[in-house]
Amino acid sequence: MKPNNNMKQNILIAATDLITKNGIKNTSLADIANSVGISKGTLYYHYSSKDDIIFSIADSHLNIITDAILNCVQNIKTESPKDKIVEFIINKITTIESTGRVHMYLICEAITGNEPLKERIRVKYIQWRNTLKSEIEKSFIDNKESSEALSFLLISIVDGLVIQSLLKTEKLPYENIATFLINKWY
Amino acid sequence: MKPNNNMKQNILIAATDLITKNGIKNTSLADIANSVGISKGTLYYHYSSKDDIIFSIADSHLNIITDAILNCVQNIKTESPKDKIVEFIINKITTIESTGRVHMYLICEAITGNEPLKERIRVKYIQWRNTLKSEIEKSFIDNKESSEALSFLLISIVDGLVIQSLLKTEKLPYENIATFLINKWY
Amino acid sequence: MKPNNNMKQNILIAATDLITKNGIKNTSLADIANSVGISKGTLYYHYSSKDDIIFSIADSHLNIITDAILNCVQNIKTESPKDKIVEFIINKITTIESTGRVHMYLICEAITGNEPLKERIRVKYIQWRNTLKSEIEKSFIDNKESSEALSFLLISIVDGLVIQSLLKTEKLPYENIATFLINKWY
Amino acid sequence: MKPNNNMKQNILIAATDLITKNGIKNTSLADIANSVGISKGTLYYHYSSKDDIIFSIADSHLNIITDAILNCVQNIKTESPKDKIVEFIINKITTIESTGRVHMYLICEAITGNEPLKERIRVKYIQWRNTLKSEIEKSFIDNKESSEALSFLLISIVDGLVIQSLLKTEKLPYENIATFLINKWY
DNA sequence: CATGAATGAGGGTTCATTCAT
DNA sequence: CATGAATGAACCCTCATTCAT
Repeated sequence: MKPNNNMKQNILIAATDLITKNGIKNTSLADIANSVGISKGTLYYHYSSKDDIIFSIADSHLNIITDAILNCVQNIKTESPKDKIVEFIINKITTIESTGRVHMYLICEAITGNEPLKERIRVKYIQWRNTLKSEIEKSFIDNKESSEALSFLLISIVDGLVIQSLLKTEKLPYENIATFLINKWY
Repeated sequence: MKPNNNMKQNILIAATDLITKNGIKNTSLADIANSVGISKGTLYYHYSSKDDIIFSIADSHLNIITDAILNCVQNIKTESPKDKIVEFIINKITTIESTGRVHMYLICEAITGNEPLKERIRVKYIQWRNTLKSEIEKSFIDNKESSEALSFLLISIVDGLVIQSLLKTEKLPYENIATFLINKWY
Repeated sequence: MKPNNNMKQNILIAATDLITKNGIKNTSLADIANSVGISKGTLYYHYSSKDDIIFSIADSHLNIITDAILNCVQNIKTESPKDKIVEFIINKITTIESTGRVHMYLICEAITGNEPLKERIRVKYIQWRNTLKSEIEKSFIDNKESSEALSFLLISIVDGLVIQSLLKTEKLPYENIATFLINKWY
Repeated sequence: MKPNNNMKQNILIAATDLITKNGIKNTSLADIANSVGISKGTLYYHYSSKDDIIFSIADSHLNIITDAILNCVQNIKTESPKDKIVEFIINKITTIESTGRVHMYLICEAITGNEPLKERIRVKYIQWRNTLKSEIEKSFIDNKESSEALSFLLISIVDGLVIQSLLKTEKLPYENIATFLINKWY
């Protein structure tokens, strides 16, 4: 509503868009400013550095995932728990074009020397895994070692399938994968 | 044997080393030349461009993985198949510091606009998955849909665990994960 | 008295403080506005440009020195003149941290292309030297050439010792210098 | 003779020239490259940073002064010592347009946050003063306190007169100043 | 074979200044 | 009076690439 937030939002949207298309290292501040239709100086009025923009994108992105996981976990109580988690995984991957790319680019940036970003992501991963683990324990696996292992595996599967999706290796057989997971993981 | 190959090898090793440490975008040709102890001009005598070097690293790296998978598959015949595959996965991840980083950096580069690299990797991923799938079918799953799903999942799990390892989220409980996979995947 | 003057004074004080710490070129208008707790726009309401602020600082600073010199000269009449002048010199230098830095920074700025500032300072230097010279003539040196030479020398000594002090070459032996000057300059 | 040194020398000369005219902060690398007739990239091939260039200028400049002082001191043995030192001072100042400006600009830069430069200059100042002091002791002042005080004063006078010269306050009466110093400082 | 030298396009960043509200 | 927002020129620096020798 306020004109203030508008411009910051515009920049964030344009930056996210460009980075989604070309990656972080291939997106210059000039590109972003250009895309928004402002000068580089204006960009620096709203964000103090390129990292600042990246962090902002990361925070927004990481929160979206956190919300999705929490939402997924809450629904579990009323329905068949396994199905819900698998559904979440598949859902997550099929929306790759919009969020999966950003996710991978942020991880690339993080493990390539951007330590503050790495720390941010690290914290979230731990949080996500713990959320999943305690839900798994409560719902359908009564074994600490197993629930922990599964929590690591679930997150790995999402990230791994995203990579394969982005590489466009082949059309992923979501249905088969979902069925397999549901049947085998008890 | 010829000094030519020696120098090309030296460059490749130094480049791989630097890229493993700092990532592709953070490794300049000057860094590589410097590390080898030659001039940038000489570097260009052996490789026609930075991409040329990256392709070379990628080829070498992808072949190593292919060999490992083939090796893994051959051993399956004589031993308990599940154990062998799981062992491979865990092995792959515990050697992350040396090959996992390069793997992720190459994937990052590939999905960030380096189309020729992406194509190279894509081809290998398909090959790897097909190898795994046909082995799974032969050995312990008599169902096309399931074996396909599992082949996608196995590759995902490796990549996904590599990511978590690189993010240093937490110490990965390899033993638990291995046990869980072996027990649940029948 | 009016709130106007208050704000102008506040800006001046903050600007002087920052410039004393970091130098003119390393002090931005944003820094000053920030330090005062106002916006850059407001800063421009009170001062028309960065140079305007610098001139204001310079005027204030130059007046302080002028007053000190006049004060020094007036006291001479009643006391031993040499002692008084030497005392002034030493005094001037021992307060370097607060005023000496600004003095040097202003001179740097002046001789680096800021012509209006240079002119302002030039005028003051001439005035100071003339004041000293006529006082020297009246008090203890009955020779035009000598008194003129000494007036140049006195000012040089102050500036030169300030430089050595700012460079923190070594602890300046003020006592020895004072004694030497008093004993030799008759 | 070698083309190597030629370009480095050319850059150094052009940079010194520009900085002498406009000061360090007002001389951009683009200006220097432009003046030499090369690209900015070439500039960075020969010098690793702007500071690198500044240090080079500083080293060259400081060495010139050191040589002059040593030369001055050596001549003292055969001639009237006071005259020689005074002559040196006056000489130093009358050549201001070429070296005095650079001297002041380097000092400005040093005391405005360029710590490595400050340290370089600091070391030289101490060395210069010690050289002067021990010479004074040997030649014409048999008193440790006095010789030390005088060494500080001599250096101050040079720097101080350089400032007045650069401010173009008035034409400096070199003859009178020289006469005064020689007559009074015994 | 190998190199030193040169390049130019582009990167992120800073900052004095302007102006509508 | 005061401000937030916007600007654009300039700054230092990086780097893949080229080429004469």
